[in-house]
Amino acid sequence: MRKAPTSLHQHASPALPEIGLVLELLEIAWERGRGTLNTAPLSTAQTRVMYIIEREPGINLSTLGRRLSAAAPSVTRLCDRLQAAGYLRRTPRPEDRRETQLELTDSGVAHLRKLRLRREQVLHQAMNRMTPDAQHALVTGLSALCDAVAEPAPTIDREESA
Amino acid sequence: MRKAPTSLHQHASPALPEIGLVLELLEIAWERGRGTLNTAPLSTAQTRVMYIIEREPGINLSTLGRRLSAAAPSVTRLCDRLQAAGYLRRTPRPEDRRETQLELTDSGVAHLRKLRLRREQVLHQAMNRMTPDAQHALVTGLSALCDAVAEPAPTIDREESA
DNA sequence: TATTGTTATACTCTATAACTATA
DNA sequence: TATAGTTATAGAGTATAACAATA
Repeated sequence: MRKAPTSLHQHASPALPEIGLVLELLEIAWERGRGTLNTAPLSTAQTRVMYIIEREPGINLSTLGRRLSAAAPSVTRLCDRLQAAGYLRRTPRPEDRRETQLELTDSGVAHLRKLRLRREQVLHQAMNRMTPDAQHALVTGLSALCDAVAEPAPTIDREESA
Repeated sequence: MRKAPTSLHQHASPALPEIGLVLELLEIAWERGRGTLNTAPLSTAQTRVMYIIEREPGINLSTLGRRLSAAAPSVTRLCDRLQAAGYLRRTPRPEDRRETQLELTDSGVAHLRKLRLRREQVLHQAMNRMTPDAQHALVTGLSALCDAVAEPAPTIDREESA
């Protein structure tokens, strides 16, 4: 480890040292599960699609695109590949045949179940190395940050002032 | 917010609700700064390269590749684009002219400074909406998790057992 | 005409394989 | 020959623009 800038403490918040590095490590630990399945590993984007469809079965491509903040053609191609992999089913919606309903296949459901198990395993391996106090602090802090971050972002005013 | 499975509490750790969602939100909040600069926004990968070179000036392409866990050609192209953007300088190392030393240009340094300011702004906007207790818990918990996750991952044994 | 989804095209990131330059 | 870096090529993710099908 080299220097530790921690240029955050001059503001109201306490020092969050190297938040970028922390996030990177968390990302890596979380994504680690994705590559360790026996089935062909899906990309991060494909995995996100799977989770969304699992949570909202029958969702159409436009809505999925909004969930992903992705453009329509990207969504089409993502689903093309998941369909080719046998994880996803497309069926036109009877009431309005312009729309396409998306559902996971049995194979897709199985894949998600295995991934979830693997990720919990990875997460618990890490958390079990923390003290109970630290575990509790993590849950409390992340939950609060999650709430704070989820708010609609109060008018990002554009000025560098530097 | 939809349901909250919290299928984690059956183990030693307390419930970390929807860790994937939490990470996603954090990622989004953190990356949000990247797109709001007046200068042309760099990609996530390019930004990572900038941070690494800033921390290790004169680093060569092989070492950079190891830091990124990326293959050599990917690193070459990343640096091609950063150089074309004027953020990066390549110079052959005198002692061994096979190697290339990488350094940020003044323009590159300025870009990183602006990005850092923007990200702190975004982060503080979020953290200022948290109670002091929650802020403290977040720092404590994340630091501990960071330490735990950074450990060499004790033998991932491959068996789905599901 | 408006909406849903697709195809066409292009750029970035990623990788493997083959190549150049230097040692 | 071994190492550092590049070029060639390919696949995935992203985007905008143009198009087809449906309403």
